[in-house]
Amino acid sequence: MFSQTVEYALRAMVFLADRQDAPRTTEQIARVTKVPVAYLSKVMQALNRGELVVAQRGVRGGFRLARSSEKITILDVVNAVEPVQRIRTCPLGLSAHSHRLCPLHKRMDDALAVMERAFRETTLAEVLAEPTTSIPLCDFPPRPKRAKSQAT
Amino acid sequence: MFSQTVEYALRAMVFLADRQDAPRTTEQIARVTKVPVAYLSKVMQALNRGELVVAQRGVRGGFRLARSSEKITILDVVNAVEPVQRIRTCPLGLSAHSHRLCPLHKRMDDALAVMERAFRETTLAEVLAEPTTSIPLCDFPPRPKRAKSQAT
DNA sequence: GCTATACTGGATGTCAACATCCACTTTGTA
DNA sequence: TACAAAGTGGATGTTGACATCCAGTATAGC
Repeated sequence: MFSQTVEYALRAMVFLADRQDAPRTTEQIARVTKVPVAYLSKVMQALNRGELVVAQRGVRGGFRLARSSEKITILDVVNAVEPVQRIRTCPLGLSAHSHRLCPLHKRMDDALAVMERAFRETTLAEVLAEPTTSIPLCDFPPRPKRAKSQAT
Repeated sequence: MFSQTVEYALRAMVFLADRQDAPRTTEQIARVTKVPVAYLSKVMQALNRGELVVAQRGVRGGFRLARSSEKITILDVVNAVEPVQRIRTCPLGLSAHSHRLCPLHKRMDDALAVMERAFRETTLAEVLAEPTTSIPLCDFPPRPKRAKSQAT
């Protein structure tokens, strides 16, 4: 249902959100998120074009979030790499239905709308702050972990 | 978000649900639903294997619904051609998370769950009976239209 | 200014989804 | 029984998503 690319982009963004203290290189991100590094490089370019991350070349460079993790939603990430295609016109190309979907496609679009909404309402910060589940992404190496790492 | 194959399968099933009086040939279905006939043939095979339709060879043959349209859900159709892949284990393959998804994947799976639920709760009959919208699929040729075609 | 580091963009390869074609089998009807 | 209609299964072609590689460019640090 979700493409690999979306999955990769989300992993990378969650990782960056969790480690905002310094830029992370593509290689670092790839290692932790287990994404093929060469491909991740393309994904990061897309995220950069989508203005979700900022790229810094040269020594000590890498990627950082372009804005606070509270202001980046799952939907932002998804849309940056592979925009959610809502069904706006009947896929059969019926001119008569350009503004009014048939019942079938209305249902399908409703489902997409629900998903889109759920994604729009969840920020990276929220994902990281998840109260009940303790693990941030999945296999992050133990965080620097300052003594008072509340909710980690 | 939805594959072409799912789209095709749904169109075909809605058409069959709307025309249950006699078997419909692959060619008939293809013409109305605007699906490539050769490919539709494969899709119909999948629906047949999924026991959603019954195939009848020979003269006057074709496909019919395997059971009443009230008993076939959108989800049944989707699952017949391309099962919804819920996220049950962490895609990163972390053994520690086999039963407990990390927050990110939990959210993604939640979204899938919502969609799955919506699909499970909608039958083909309901799609066809849609009260407010008058058009069955999109480009069905004018139905035989018996005067009192009560919800079929 | 040099150099090592790290992102960028383009060319290329691989594979699964989408799509087509055709020989074969089944079956209703004359 | 013969034939035409219609689904079946397998081989094959096409295309886009996924993935890799590398030459080029920008930049921090010396």
